[in-house]
This record gives sequence, C-alpha cells and structure tokens, in this order.
Amino acid sequence: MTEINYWLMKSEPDAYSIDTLKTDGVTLWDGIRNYQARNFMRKMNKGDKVFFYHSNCKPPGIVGLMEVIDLNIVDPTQFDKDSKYFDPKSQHENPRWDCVKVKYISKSNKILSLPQLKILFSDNELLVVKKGNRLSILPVRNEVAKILLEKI
DNA sequence: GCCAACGTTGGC
DNA sequence: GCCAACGTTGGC
Repeated sequence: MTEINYWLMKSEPDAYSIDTLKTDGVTLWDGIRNYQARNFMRKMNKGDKVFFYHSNCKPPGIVGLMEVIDLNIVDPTQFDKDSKYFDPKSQHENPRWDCVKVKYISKSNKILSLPQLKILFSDNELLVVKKGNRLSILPVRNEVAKILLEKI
C-alpha cells in the first residue's frame, strides 16, 4: 500500500485558477521549470492530496483541494514552440520535464489566506509562509495537512 | 515598484 | 569549480 502524502501547488489565478480546474475537472500540471519542484512531482503517488494555492494575487492563499491521479507524464509544452514553456534544450529521446495529472476535489468556501496561514503555522510547519520561498510545489507535513483540511 | 531569495548561465 | 551577472518568483 502506497503512502498518501500531502502537497501544496501554487498557481497564479490569472494563469490557472481553482475555478478553471473546477470546470475542467482534470488537468495536467505542466509548465514546471524548476528542478526542485519537478523532483517533488516525481515523488508523488496516486491518491496524494494537493492544496491549491493562489499566488501573486489579492489575497494569496489556499483556495481548494485536488488529488493526484496520474504520474510521470512527459510535459508536452517543452516541445511546443508556441508555448511559453518551450525548452529548446529538451530532447524527445530524453525529456527534461515531466508532470502529474490532478483532479478537482473541492473549492474552499473561503480562501485560507497567507496572513491566516502565518498565524496558524510557523515557518517550519508550512514552507509556503517562509519568506522568499519561490518553489511552486512544496510538500506539506501530515500534521499540518490535518489542520488545513479542517480549515478549507 | 521594491526587494529578498534563490536558480541559471557562461566566462575563466 | 568559482563567481559575477542576470532572471524569476511572489509578497508587500
């Protein structure tokens, strides 16, 4: 039996929002161009729960929940010359970027804003509140996830 | 617009 | 391998 883990994934709502995911139902979390974030995706299991975080907006915060339903998918945007995520250095025989597929679970009635998160958790408990943390995908510890699940 | 905190690139 | 320059993220 594989372990269920919790993660947090950020997206700017202008680029892709919880409402868009709710409409789509399922989406490919593509366009990740940071090795650390990519490596976190590689550690994901099917069934893992993901907190959806709206970044670079007012207010930033957790807006919903999704679930990982597919793993190790080659990110198609790296080969798409029209995509802003096109990577000329990536080869078809040896793709550099991959991603996971997620499905919508729920949208929070109220956003769990970053100021609230800062009140609830210390920097170590929730990496997202750590000043200057630019990683768009982060692991969430189980104890933290339990509290978050009650709040969203 | 500013700035902190990285990551990436490329010369050497 | 080192390091400077530059780019990106994202809160404020």
